[in-house]
Amino acid sequence: MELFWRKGYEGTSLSDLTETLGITRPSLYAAFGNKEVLFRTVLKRYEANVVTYRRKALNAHSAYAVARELLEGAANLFGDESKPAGCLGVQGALACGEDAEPVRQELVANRSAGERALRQRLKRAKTEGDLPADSNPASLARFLSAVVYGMAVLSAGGASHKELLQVTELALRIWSQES
Amino acid sequence: MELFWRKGYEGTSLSDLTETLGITRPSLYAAFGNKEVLFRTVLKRYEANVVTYRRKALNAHSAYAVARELLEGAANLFGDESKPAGCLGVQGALACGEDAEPVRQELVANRSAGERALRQRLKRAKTEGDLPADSNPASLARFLSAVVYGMAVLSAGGASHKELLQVTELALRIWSQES
DNA sequence: GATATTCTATACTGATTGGTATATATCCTC
DNA sequence: GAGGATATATACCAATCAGTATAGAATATC
Repeated sequence: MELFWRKGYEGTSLSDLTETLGITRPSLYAAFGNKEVLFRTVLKRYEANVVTYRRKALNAHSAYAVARELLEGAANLFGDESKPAGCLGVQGALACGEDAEPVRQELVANRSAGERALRQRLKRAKTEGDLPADSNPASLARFLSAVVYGMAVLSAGGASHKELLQVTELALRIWSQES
Repeated sequence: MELFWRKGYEGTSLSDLTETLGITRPSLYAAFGNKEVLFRTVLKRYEANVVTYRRKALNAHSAYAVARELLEGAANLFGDESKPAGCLGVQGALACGEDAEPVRQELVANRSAGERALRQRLKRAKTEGDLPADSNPASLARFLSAVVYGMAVLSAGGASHKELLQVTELALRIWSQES
């Protein structure tokens, strides 16, 4: 996971994988199928075990709390120096050659699913009166997703945890007035 | 440029380049040196001829106008369907193998330079009273950069021009109160 | 119009890509 | 302890990677 996370799908070679796993090539293929299904397996694991802040955020009690948990959770993850910088779901395959196109599509679908879940949570918040009647949950979900992606890029460029938290703080100012 | 833009540095092969340029391999090397210096040349051209909105934004007369020009300019560029989706400066090499590491570093430095220029413009705005005395230009510049990068990722995932403009609109709400 | 020079085209380099065939060793079951 | 299944290790595969040597063609200079 750390290899794909740091170097992306295309940038990670089978030799990289077998060397750091201490596993021979045929063993890797017997265990995981091929490079692409290994990546998909890794992505599931990443979603389940690493991106834990999203589920936590979606379960928060207010729209503001959802946004805060999401952004701060992202800042905490991306700013964690014990882990690779950035986000596997973004830099795993943002742009790539034809061979990796299915993987790119998978990541696009993965991000879209995250945006959809957030949108639905904010829609609920609107019906519950937790967001103003003139608010746009879809737009808001997209904005929050964009800030998360933006922090991922900042992180990949070397931004610190503190710097990411400042971005979070500014993004949350949207709530200081009606939204 | 469109090849590197769409497929990234690693995802673009020399065969891709020579085929679409209608040029043979030795001609390409005679003209540009090698793949890496070609990419750097392309990046310069991209900055000069494509990312025109940044210079326009930095020359705007107020801090709010700077932010608006920057975000709307990015939305317009990323949403332009006659061009590849996303941003070369982001998806050119966000994560990659060792071979492409110098190119990744170049893009990191390139983004940092953009953030720095924006920060300095906002600092000036603060001294001119165009931003509140308790505002943080560095933080604000990083936030705006993050939103631009986030829109680039959204665009790479297929977001429309309209959707990107909605992100812009929300990000600008920070100005609706003191910032 | 001959000579020098630049440009291009074909073919090739060694290295690396993802992926496997085959053979050997280990382990589990009976 | 014999037999069968599973796992590993070595060696290999064709294809592609970035980059180049060499030879031929076009062009410019004198």
